Amino acid sequence: MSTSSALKFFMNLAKVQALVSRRFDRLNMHGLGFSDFMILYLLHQAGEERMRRIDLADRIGLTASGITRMLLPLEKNGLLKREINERDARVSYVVLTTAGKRLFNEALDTANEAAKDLLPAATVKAIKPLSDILATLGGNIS
Amino acid sequence: MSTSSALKFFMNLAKVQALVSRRFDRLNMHGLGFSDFMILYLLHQAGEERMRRIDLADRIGLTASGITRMLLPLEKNGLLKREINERDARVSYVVLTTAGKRLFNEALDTANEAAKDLLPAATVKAIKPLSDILATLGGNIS
DNA sequence: GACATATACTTGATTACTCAATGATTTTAC
DNA sequence: GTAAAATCATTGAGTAATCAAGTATATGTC
Repeated sequence: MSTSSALKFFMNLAKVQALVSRRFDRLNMHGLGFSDFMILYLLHQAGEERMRRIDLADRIGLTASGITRMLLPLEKNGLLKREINERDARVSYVVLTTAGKRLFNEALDTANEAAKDLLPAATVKAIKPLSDILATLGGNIS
Repeated sequence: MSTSSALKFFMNLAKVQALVSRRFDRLNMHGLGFSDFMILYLLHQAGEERMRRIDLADRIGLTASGITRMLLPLEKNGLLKREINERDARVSYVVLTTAGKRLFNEALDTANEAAKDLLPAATVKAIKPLSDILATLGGNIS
């Protein structure tokens, strides 16, 4: 049996993600890893800068358990805080603090620069159809 | 500052890879995770089914350290074995065993099927430009 | 042919996740 | 209105990786 182009695609996806995430993490953006940055990004985007943990997990593509663990150091460093939901005691919101907002804005510049650096300028123009393909695979971050 | 489309692309790449790798790993292809599968794939492709650890690391997108650790259980399970290089005592080759070859062939079917399942048939045709971009980012597995 | 530098690999400590199970609460169904 | 099912979050145990440092060997330079 031969290897389908679909499978090769997924192998290259895995490899590129490994390379790219290592490069982003090495930037050590103001102390944030890339996943940390994504969490701040999603919160920044959300109305009132607050999200349920489960929604955050879903949106970032991790499990609820993973989110619980990722948030711990960010809370400890005062970038996020926790808020309860009056109507549903199971829920606890994640809320961006002022410090979190400030750090995010700084990190955003760094991240944007790194992203542009990584993605050849010529390629940027061709990116729309690619984003569409990622979207069919669950990549719905905008 | 706004978010460049390049940065959004990388966030979606990260998310999709997280989703996809979880789905592949849940298949538990004959006891192999997706990274294990990739290792066997690359060895299978290599001339004489042997590679230096450093080349394997490079090709799969991990660090040498990561490779050392990933190979341990595969060696213990008899899918791979270790071979020295007569000319250079620093090198130790990774070699696919007969058992490894057999398991790889079984896993390949499962992996191909899963890949086709994941990637909408309509999309497969449109995948070329994304593969090209992945290639510029270091995704050179074929 | 010795010394500095580079290369291949492993190890120690740490981080970032996973799954499966559990606790707490809410919603649904009768 | 109570029992069963679903949902949200956390925890315990484990895996898969990272980086930085260390060991061993090889290569290039003078």
